[in-house]
Amino acid sequence: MELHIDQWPKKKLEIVEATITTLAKEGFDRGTTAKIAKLAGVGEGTIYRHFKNKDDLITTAALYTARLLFGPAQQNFDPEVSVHEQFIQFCRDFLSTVLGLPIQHTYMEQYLNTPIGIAYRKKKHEAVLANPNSKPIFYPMNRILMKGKEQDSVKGLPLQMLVALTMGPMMFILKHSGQGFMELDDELITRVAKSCWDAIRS
Amino acid sequence: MELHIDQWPKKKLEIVEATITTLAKEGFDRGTTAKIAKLAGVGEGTIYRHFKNKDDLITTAALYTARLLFGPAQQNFDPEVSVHEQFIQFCRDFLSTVLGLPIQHTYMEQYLNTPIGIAYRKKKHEAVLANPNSKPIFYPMNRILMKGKEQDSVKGLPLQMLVALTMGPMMFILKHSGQGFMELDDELITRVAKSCWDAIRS
Amino acid sequence: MELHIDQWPKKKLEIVEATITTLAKEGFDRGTTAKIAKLAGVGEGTIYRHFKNKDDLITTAALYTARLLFGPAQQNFDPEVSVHEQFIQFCRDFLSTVLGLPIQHTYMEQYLNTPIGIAYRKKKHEAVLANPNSKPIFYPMNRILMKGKEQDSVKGLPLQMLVALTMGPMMFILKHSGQGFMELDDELITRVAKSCWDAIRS
Amino acid sequence: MELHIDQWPKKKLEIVEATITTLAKEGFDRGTTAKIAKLAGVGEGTIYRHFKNKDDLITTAALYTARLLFGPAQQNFDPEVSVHEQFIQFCRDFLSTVLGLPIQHTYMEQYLNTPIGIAYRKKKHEAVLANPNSKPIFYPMNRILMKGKEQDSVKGLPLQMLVALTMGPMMFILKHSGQGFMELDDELITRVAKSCWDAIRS
DNA sequence: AATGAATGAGGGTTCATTCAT
DNA sequence: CATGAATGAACCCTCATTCAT
Repeated sequence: MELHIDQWPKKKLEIVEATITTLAKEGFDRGTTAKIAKLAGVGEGTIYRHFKNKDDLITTAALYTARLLFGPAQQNFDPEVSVHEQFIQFCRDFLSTVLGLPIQHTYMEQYLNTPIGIAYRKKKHEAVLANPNSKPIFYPMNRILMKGKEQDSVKGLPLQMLVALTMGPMMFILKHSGQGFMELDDELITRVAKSCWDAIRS
Repeated sequence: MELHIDQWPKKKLEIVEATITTLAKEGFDRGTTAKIAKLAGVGEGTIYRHFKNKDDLITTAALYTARLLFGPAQQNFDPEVSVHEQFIQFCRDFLSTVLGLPIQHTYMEQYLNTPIGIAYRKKKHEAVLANPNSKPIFYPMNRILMKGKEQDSVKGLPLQMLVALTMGPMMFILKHSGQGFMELDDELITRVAKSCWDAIRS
Repeated sequence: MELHIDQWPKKKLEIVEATITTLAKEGFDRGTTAKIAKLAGVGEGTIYRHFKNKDDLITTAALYTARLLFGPAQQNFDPEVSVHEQFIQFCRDFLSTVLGLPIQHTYMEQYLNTPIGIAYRKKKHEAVLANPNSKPIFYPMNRILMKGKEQDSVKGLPLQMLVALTMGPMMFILKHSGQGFMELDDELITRVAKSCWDAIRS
Repeated sequence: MELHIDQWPKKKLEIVEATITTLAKEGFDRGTTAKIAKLAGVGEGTIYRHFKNKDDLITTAALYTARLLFGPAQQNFDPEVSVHEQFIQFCRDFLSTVLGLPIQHTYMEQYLNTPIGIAYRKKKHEAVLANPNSKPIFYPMNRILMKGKEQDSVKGLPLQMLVALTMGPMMFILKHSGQGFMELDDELITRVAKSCWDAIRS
C-alpha cells in the first residue's frame, strides 16, 4: 500500500519537507501542524490525507531525512578497496554531506532524542540482533568495522565500542557545528577522519 | 536569597528529582507539571512556590544534574600527574560516574538540546572566548587537552576537534548505554579511555 | 484584513453578544471564556479563531456596544436647529436608546472602569487635546456645549464641568435604572432633559 | 458579636486599609490576598482570622470607606438653615472631602460596580422602601431634597430623579477627576454646586 | 493568636484532529 | 481529493483558602 518515496504525490513531498524545516527551526515542541501546513501551502486537513497522525508524519520525515544524510556515503562505499581506505572515504563523505545539510541534520538530531526516535532505534537494534543481514542504522560503518576486526586491522573491541569511537566524534562535531560552535573545512575533515582511525586501528 | 542546594527544603529537592525522572522518561515535551507534581507527591501549585515557572524548574534541575554528573570527575582531577594520566583518570571517572546515573544523563542529554540548554551553552562558550579563565562546559577536559598541546603530547588540532575526539565517543557510549543499547564494565571503560587517547596523541 | 461589523461571520457575532451578556451579568472578573463559549454555543477554542485573546474580545465587544448605544443619538444630530433644541433632542435620544439596551449599558459601564477602558478613554482624551477635530467620547454633546458657550446661551464653565452637569445625571439614571433601582417613561425623560438644560443655561 | 470600627484590633484595621489601597491601585481582579497581607504586614492566614472570606473583607472595607467619604458631609448637616443653604453646604463638603481621598474614592467606585456592591445597594434600596426611617445611601441628600419638595423650593420630580440631577454630576466629576481627566479648585466646586441647584430648583 | 507553606480548582490559551462543505 | 472552521482536552499558571506548627 505504501508508495516508494519517488512515487509520492507532490503534496506529500512538500508536506514532508515543510515538516523538516519547521520542526528543525522551531523545535519539536513548538512546531505545529498549522505552521507545517502553511509552509507546505496546503490546508491543515490535507496532512491527514497523507499521514495517519503527527507521529506518523514525524517518522516519515525522519526516514526521508536519513536517506539524504546517509545515502551519499553509502553509495560511495567501495567493497574492493582496503578497510582503511573504506573508512576514511566513509568518514569524509559522511561529514561533508551532513555539513551541507544543516537543517536536515538538526531535524535528525532532535528526532533521535524523541521518544519516537528512541523507540525506532530500539526496534532497528533488535532487528539486527535477530537477523544479521538487516541493515543497522550506522550502515555501512558497521560493515567496515566488522571487516577490520576480522582482518585484525582494527582493535578487538566490541562492535558497539568501535562504532562509538568513530561515529561519536563525528556526531559530536556535526551537532556543535550545526549549532554554530565550530567551523570546519575540507582539510580539517580529513584530519578528523584520520584521528578516528587512530582510535580504532590495532 | 537563593539557598545553596544543600539547604533546599525537602519538598524543593523532591520536585527537582521528580522533574529529572519525569522529563527523562517521558521526554521534555510530554513531561507535564501535573506528572511532575504527582511523582513528587505534592500539589501542582507547590511547584510554583519554589520555582518561578517551568523553565526555571528545568534549568535548576539541569544545574543540579550537572553537579552529579561532572562533579566527581572534576574533584579527582590531579594537576601534578602527567597529561596522559590526567586524561585516562578523567575519562574513567566520567564514564563510570555517568553510567551509574542513567536517568540523570538522559535528562542532561535532552536538556542540552532544548532552546534553553543551547542558549546556556552559547553563553558559556562566549564567556570562555572573552575570559580564558572561566570554566568551560567540558572542564577539566579542555584544560588537560590544552596542556597536552603545549607539551606536544597530543595532536596540534584545534581544541574543539580534540574535545570532539574525546568527549564524542564517551557521550555516544553514555547515550546509547543509557537507552539500553550496550553494556559496559570496568575493563571496557579503561580500553575505551585508552582508545580515546590513541585518537589524539601525537 | 479586519472585516466591518456587518461582514462578520455569524459565529463571531454570536461570541461578541455572548460576551456582552455574560460579562454584564456576571461581572468582568467572574465572566470566564468557558461561560462565554457555552452561551454562544461554541467551543472554547473557537473564541481564539476570531479574537487574539480575551482582551481583544472585550475591546471588540466594547466598540460593538458603543455603536449600539451612541449611534442613534449621533445620527439624529441636526446642526441646523438651535443649541437648545439640539441639546434636548440629544438627551432624549440618548436616554431612550440606552434605556432600551440595559445589558449593553451595564457592559459599557463596567468596561469603562476596566484598566483597558480607562486607557482607551485616556487615549481619546489626549487625542482631542492634540487635535480638536477628533471626535471625543461624548460627541456630539461636546460640540453642542461648545457652540452654546460661544453663543453665551450656556454658562461659561469649563467644558468638562458642563459635560459633567449634563452627562452626569444621565449616566446616573441609566446606571441605576439598568440595575433596577428606578423606572422611566417618555415624559420623565423629557423633564430630565429640561432639568439638565436648567443646570447649564446662562 | 461584631465590634464597632473604633474597637477593631489594630491588625484588622491595617488589613482593611491595605485592602483599600491594594484593590484601588491594582484593580479588583488583580488585587490578591497575598498582596494585601504583605502591605498590611501580616501573614495571609491572619486575614481569615478577622474576615470570613475575601468577599467579607471587601464589603467591610467598603463600609469603612463609606464612613470616610460620606461622614464629614453628614456631620456638617445643619437642620436649622434653609434647604438651599443645606444643599450648597452638602455639595461643597462632599466634593471637597472625596477629592481629598482619591484612593478611597477609587475603591468605592470599583466596589459599587462589583456584583457584591450592586447587591448591597439593592438591599439598602429595599430597606428604605420597607422602612422610610432607615438611612439611604445618599443620606442626607435625600432628606434635603424631600424637604425641598415639600416646600416647593425644588421641582416636583420623583426623588430618584432629583438625586440623579444632583449626585450624578458630582459622581461624574469625582470619577473623572480621580482618573486624571480634570482639575478642580474651591471656586469651581462652588459653581458646580450652584449649577446642580439650578437643575432642581422650581 | 498568628503564620505561611501547601493545596487544587479553575483561569486563559494552544493545537492535534475531525468533518461538513 | 482538498479544505479550514470548529473542537475540547490538556497545557501552564494563579490564588483564595486551609491547617499544621
